[in-house]
Amino acid sequence: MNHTTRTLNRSKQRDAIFNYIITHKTHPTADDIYNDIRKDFPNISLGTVYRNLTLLTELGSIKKLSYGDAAEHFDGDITPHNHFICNTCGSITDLQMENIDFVDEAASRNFDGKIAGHNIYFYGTCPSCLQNIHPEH
Amino acid sequence: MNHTTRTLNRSKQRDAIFNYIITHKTHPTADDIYNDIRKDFPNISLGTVYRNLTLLTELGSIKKLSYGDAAEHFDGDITPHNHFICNTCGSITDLQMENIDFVDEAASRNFDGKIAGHNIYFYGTCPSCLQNIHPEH
DNA sequence: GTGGGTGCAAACCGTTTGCACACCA
DNA sequence: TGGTGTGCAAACGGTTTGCACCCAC
Repeated sequence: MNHTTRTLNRSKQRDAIFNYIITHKTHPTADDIYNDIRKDFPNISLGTVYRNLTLLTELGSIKKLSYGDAAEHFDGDITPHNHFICNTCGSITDLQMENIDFVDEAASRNFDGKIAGHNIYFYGTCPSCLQNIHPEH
Repeated sequence: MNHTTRTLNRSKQRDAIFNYIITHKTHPTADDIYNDIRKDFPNISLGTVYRNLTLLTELGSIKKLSYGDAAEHFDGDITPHNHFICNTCGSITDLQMENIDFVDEAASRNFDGKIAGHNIYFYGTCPSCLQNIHPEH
């Protein structure tokens, strides 16, 4: 892979990986994807999963989430949204919020550089863990 | 370290690590700290650095930053603030913004769980990299 | 003397990569 | 047939951990 144009062939493995990510809302890790997809592709290798995740991320087809967990998570929803991470169970929830461009504006008032975007990771206790702590509803 | 109370002794190494972090605004990694602090403690080990960084983080004396870089970064400023990461040079800048509690409020309007806080990572091009791209000022 | 802290080295774990082979245009 | 993709395994880099020793209380 160099600077010149480069043809991109399709592959069943890449299609399956991409399809897995966009049809699961679980923000899976490479290992999650590998273990699930192995049911359909028994010989697929973890290296192939990683190579395709990197490629799909570079193409902008998926997004990578890094928030402190040891492993990277991947998101098939590339529309602007934010994420909530439960401190108790570790689940990741999409947060569809109203437009919050004012966050970038607020930041730019104190910063001379060029702000291209942001990632917000909210954390706390998710609804089902709250329920377990206080079962009386 | 179990659930019962546990006495915490002081150590020169831990003091030095903590002092390094609060006197440097560079958001250093464990390795950064290790390499610098070795000038004063030639025999200190990386394991000790990691153990104390984990301990100080658990005590709430410092904060850990995870945003996608391979390594964790540490911040001696535990007051609420956000961070800007330059896509070009990788530098990390503190963003002291006006009160942005409205971000949590906006999130909570779409979420039934308990939001305890957030981390915002802004990204883009920092002032000095902008200057290098467009040297005419 | 007891238990917390350290240095050292090995292990660990997520990720990347070199290589030979397979496959598609 | 040339170049792209894959499977496999080794390597890599950041982090954790087991262990013997040391030191503060």
